[in-house]
Amino acid sequence: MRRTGDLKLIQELNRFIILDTIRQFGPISRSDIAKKQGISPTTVTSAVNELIRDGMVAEDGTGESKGGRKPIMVRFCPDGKFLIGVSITNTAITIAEMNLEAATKQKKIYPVKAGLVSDLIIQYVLDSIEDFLQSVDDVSRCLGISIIAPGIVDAASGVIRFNSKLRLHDVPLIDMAEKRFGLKTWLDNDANAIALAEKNFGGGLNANNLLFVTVGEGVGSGLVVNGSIFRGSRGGAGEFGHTTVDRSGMRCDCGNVGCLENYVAWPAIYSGILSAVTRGKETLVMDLADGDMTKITFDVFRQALHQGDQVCQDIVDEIASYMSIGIVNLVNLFNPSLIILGGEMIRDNQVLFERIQKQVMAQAMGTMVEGLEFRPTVLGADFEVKAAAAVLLQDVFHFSL
Amino acid sequence: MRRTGDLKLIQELNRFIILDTIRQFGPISRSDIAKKQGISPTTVTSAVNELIRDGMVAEDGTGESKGGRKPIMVRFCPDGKFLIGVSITNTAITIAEMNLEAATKQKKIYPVKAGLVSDLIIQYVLDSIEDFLQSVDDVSRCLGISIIAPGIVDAASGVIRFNSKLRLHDVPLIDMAEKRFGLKTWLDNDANAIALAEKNFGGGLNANNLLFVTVGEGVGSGLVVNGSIFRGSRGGAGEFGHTTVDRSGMRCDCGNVGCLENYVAWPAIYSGILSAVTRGKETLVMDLADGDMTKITFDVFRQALHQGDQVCQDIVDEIASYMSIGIVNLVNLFNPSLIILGGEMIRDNQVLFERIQKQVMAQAMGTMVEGLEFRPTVLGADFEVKAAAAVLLQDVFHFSL
DNA sequence: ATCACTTTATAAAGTCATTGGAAAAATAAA
DNA sequence: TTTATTTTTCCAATGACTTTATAAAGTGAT
Repeated sequence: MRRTGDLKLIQELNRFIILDTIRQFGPISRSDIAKKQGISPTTVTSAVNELIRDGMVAEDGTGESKGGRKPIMVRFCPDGKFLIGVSITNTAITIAEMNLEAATKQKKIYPVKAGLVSDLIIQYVLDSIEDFLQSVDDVSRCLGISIIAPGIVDAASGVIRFNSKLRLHDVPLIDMAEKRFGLKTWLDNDANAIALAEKNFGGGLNANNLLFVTVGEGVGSGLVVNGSIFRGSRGGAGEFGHTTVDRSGMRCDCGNVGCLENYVAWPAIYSGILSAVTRGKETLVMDLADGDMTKITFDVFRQALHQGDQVCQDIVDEIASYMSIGIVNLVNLFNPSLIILGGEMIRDNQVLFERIQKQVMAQAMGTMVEGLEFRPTVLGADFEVKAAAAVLLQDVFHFSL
Repeated sequence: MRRTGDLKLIQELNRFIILDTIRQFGPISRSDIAKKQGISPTTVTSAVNELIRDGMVAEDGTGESKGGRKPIMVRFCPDGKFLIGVSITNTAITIAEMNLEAATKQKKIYPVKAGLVSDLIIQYVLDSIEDFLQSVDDVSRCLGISIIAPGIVDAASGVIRFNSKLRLHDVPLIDMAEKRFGLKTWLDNDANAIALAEKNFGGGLNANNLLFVTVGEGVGSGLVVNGSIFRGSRGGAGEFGHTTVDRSGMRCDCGNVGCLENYVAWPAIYSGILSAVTRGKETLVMDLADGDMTKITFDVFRQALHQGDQVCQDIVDEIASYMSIGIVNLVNLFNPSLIILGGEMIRDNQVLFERIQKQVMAQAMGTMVEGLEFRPTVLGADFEVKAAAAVLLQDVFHFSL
């Protein structure tokens, strides 16, 4: 049943607008808030008092007088409430306590042993959260738990629909967590959440249409559309790795032909190295792997690349070319105003970054590249839990009409 | 300045919810509306009375008693208000008066002479609207004017950013129309508007993520995302024709390589015919064009295709293959629940429709095709003005939180 | 046929978040 | 010191909603 209009609704809306104004423009006086948002001073006063009681806002001395009584400034208190961010990956469960600005207060990493899949991994996630909650005091100030996970995730119903590596299928994670901990819980896909975090805490503050692309062992993408995460009809949107870039290319596991992933992900890199070696090329990779083919890993490749190995650089050139085609398609379809590139392949690799940027700017349609910006990720080490926080904060506080 | 919460807001919201309930479930009693939406009976009574005064709702006899007083049924009156829909194309300005269900009351077509471009075409549009308004009585019941146009359109600011054929560049059409006619005016891109109309008046009632693809002389697409039109950051989203499907393909005017449009639009078809003829193939096209190459038009091609010409059918097969690749990309990126195919090429061409459908279902990712539907357009002859109406009605009445 | 009970619609009274006006507090300028 | 101005807060009024009460119009059992 859809939400109907009542007094509670307008109060919530105005409280949010006022809090958001303080967060963005604070320290600010009550009077200025009223003027800025067209809300009566009386309403602002009562709202601010309530926000102070809640601990989300505090008075902060007096400001400069403009010819009369000095204004009492109020400022945002990001530590007034907190939230628990949880990131599930194939190798670790990362859990953090964060404040309203997604600043980490404490963080624990629970390693995932190989082979821990299906029901067991879910149990492990829940047990880890329980353990983490022991070290949290004053649960009453906790807004809730926000979980992000790779794979196909139905955020609306709170179900992990599908994750092949962790062997998850239709796991009602929100229900399980809410029942066990009594805290409101959110769930979303990791790449989408990162895209939202880049928008809200990263460089994309004014970008309502933002594209996040990650290149590492695989490729992934997250999409922010009209200011919120775009999930598609069943949470499966953004399978950027499986867009066709070469009609006459190789067949992919997914049933399609010439998928991007086949040209830029680790298996493609690996076979590129092998083929170079077979052709008798010299490469640092073989030295680093002690001449043992089976010891060639993504990390070895990265090392060799960093040391200027020509074979690896050629492979990266090839990747740049394919990535650009894929991103051009995205630009022509979505017309984003900002593209953020991340992932192990791009980190510390200015050349790849610039090559992709240049090629996309040249090949995408003229009207699409006007004002189009490229940026590297800026979230830093805590990006996973920050992403989880972004999902929760967006839902709780972004209450605009 | 963002809208703040006041009493007017909750009233508007509730009026909308009640009107929408009557429209969807009517005839319905006041009491049932209250139960269905969780609004108090008193509020429903007063809202319904106001809607009756406005002419948008009417009482409609009594219903069956369920053990007490007989309910007075109320129903939606789509003719209570009307709107003006305007469609601008390269060949004609179509204007219609429509009711709240986008049913056409009267319609006029103002032909566009060749060479009428730039300022002149805009003047012609405005003059045509003025002429049309003469035949409309009771302007006070008019919700406004909704205009759709091809090209890059910035719906938010009401500006036609760019249209190459009509030579339009940054035309502030909404401002011009509102000043001249004193009626609130809307403006949007044609393909996007059609996509929305297909959702609201066509087969896509429950599809919140819907994709509309048209294949004719060119290709176009419109996108409905989370229930509303997706426009991108500057109104340029959905340039489906310029997505790369062949990395090693031919260079396109747009600066990119292997764009879909180069393989499926009229110039590609034309050169396909020529190449077949050069290779000495028999084709009806030459007969229909009296052996004159320059007389080969899209219509001639369509006729030959309809008469079963093999050369034309081969070309259509090729088109199906390319279109499918492009649509698979869209499906993997957007995860829509419904794809609607339209345009001259697909109309009356069940074979093409089915071939595309089959290929997309086979090649898109498994999780994306679960529950994915294909449908032909259902809007009929008035689809252009219906599309314009959809834009206005969505904005005026879709007021959900 | 009568009486008890339902259902529907509306009227009257009560609730509550907003607003506008006035008062209080605090300060600058004359 | 006096006056004007700005900021904050108190208070009554507004208005859209809800609850409660009432009237109208029915059903169904006795």
